[in-house]
Amino acid sequence: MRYNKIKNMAEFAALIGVSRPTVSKYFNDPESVRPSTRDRIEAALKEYDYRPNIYAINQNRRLTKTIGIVVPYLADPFFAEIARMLERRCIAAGFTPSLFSSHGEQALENTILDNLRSLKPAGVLLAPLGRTSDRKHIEAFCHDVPTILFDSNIEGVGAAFVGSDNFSFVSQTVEYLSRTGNVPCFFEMKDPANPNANKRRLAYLEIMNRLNLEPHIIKIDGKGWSFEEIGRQGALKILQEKALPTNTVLCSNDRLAIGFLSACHELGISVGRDEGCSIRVASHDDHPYARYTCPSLTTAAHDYESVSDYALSTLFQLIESGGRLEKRQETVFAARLIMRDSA
Amino acid sequence: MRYNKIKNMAEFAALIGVSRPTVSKYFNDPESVRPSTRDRIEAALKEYDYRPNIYAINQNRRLTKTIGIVVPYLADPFFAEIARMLERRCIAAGFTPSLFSSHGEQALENTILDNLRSLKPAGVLLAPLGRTSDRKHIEAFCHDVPTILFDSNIEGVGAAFVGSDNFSFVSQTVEYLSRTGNVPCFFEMKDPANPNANKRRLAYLEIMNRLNLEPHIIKIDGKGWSFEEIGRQGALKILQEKALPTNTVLCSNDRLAIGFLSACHELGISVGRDEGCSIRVASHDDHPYARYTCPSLTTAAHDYESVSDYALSTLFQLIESGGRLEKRQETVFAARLIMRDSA
DNA sequence: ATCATTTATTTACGCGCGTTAAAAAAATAT
DNA sequence: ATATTTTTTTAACGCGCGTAAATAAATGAT
Repeated sequence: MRYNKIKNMAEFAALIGVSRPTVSKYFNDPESVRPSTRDRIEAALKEYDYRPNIYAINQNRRLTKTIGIVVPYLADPFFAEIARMLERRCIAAGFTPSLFSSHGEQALENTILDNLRSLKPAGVLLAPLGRTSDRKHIEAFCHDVPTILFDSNIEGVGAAFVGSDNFSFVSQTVEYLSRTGNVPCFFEMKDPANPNANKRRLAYLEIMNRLNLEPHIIKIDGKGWSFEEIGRQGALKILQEKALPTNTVLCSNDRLAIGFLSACHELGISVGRDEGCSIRVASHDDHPYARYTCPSLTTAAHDYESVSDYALSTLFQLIESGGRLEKRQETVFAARLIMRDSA
Repeated sequence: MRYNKIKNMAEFAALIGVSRPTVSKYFNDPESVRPSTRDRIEAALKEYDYRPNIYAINQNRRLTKTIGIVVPYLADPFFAEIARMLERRCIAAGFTPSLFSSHGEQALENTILDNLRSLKPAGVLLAPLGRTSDRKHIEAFCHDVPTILFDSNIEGVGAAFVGSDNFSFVSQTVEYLSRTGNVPCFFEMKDPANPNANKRRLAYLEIMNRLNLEPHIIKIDGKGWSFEEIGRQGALKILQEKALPTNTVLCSNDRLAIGFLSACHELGISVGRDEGCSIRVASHDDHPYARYTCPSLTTAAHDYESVSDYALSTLFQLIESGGRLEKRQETVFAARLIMRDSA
């Protein structure tokens, strides 16, 4: 590295003794120039630290090498984790990921999409807020930008959807719980923002019906994204009122379960599948912290890897095919039952 | 919204009947044009959905309106939470936040900074990896880009540092623990990547010395950012060997404590300050999940609000003063003791 | 109405790069 | 060595906007 500061591509090209268009070609595809010139360029790149101005580059490209990733709530480690995997894969594929969180707010989700549009990304991976999303806004966005929905589906919106098979989650947990003990009741928020929650409830009802068991659904109050606190408050209420229909609780998701376990501990109720325990608690998602609850949480795990892999490969396919897929396809991956100590 | 698609500012200006430079002025500062023209522009903005091309804008600005936020590990809810607050404040101040996570890797931290540099951000808020950071790389970056360090300090790097007062954390927990029961031993990783960990250990030693108490430090193995698992494994080992010097454990941070509590539960060791409990556990950070551990975790809380407020206002000051502050200042905020059930 | 001041317009250039077409040079094949 | 193909160069235009200087128009005070 010398102290020379190269201010543009022309200057850089002159320094090596090649023409500017050749350098430009090199940056767009190093393979497209003769090996000997490639070597000279790369040698110079090591010596002088020149980087093309990305704003000038992107002004003249219809599409950039940026991939937008939008999640509804980044403070939820589940989304942080999946965002991490997506980012990695983007980088590996030569794209630049750009991460955004809607922080649970419709207005913010909309602004993020507006800003994203003017970033002219090659593609976008969007996990929408769900029920609280502004459907029309998202639709309009997807019309202009190649977008794959993940985690939460919105029927008919986006070029494809990649997520988890809610039925698979619930069937595994319900089947396991009823096989090894009492029949589970279903614990969930009254007005879940996430469409997966609805699908899980329906799955619960259907599976209970199939197994010829009586379903019990406990709906608790609360809104927003503080699921742990909502779960805790809801559990405290139910437990104090002794209104639990069975001694086995299946929470809609792990974050509610974390709150539930917290409430149990406060009330001195022992949770687990052991003899001395008075209640079993299971859940869905395999949240990064599910391993560390007390007791550790029996749950059904997302296939993080497959979801993120497939979402990205679908997006790349979408990008290569010029932003349109023949048919909107929905792909869901099965869950994996994780048996721990809570049930 | 009509179906007309305006492709550039000239076209938009022509449509309203003003000149392009006037429109340009408006976008740079709506107050700088006459109210009557402002109204006309704003009316047109509602009718046609024109947005200036950000790449063209930024090419001609020495500095953009972007603020880079870099955290070491976004899957840690602590950083997710502080990133959320920082993002909000950026938007409120009319800037566009751009969030990056180093995912615990030096190489990635370096690439992020390289990319960030070419984004020509107005300023950057950087929470470095810490000990594993590439000091020279960060120094070089800070030389070119107005940068405020937060959370982890690197002596002499960046225009300023804003964080929490580790001494205040430890003094409050140690003082509380020794006042209400047995003297705490200090539970930490052998080679903590985060400089705060070192400061906390030193604070522990100093405070114990002041109180004329004998210090005990337990150093556990493990590297990486899976603190919960490291804490759990370390705790399992210590507890099984019955090598705990006192019945009161002060963990260096909450994530280790989460693992510690998990291990206690597995071994059937009851934690808390109640009569029947055999051990007390406390910690530092007030991690978003500390409220939901079993038992809930007694800890010392960061002043999130103050740290993020002050970091950003310092950054704005830095930006306004053209990227240089007279003197590098370090600002730390005191902790607040949160008494819960674990100690 | 007159002059001073603020605000807007016109004109023109620059930013750094993508891109293209034609000409030149280099590599490969005959 | 000559013909053919591939790569590079030259030259030039365009992208959409920032910005500056000179001019014109609108506003406000006297």
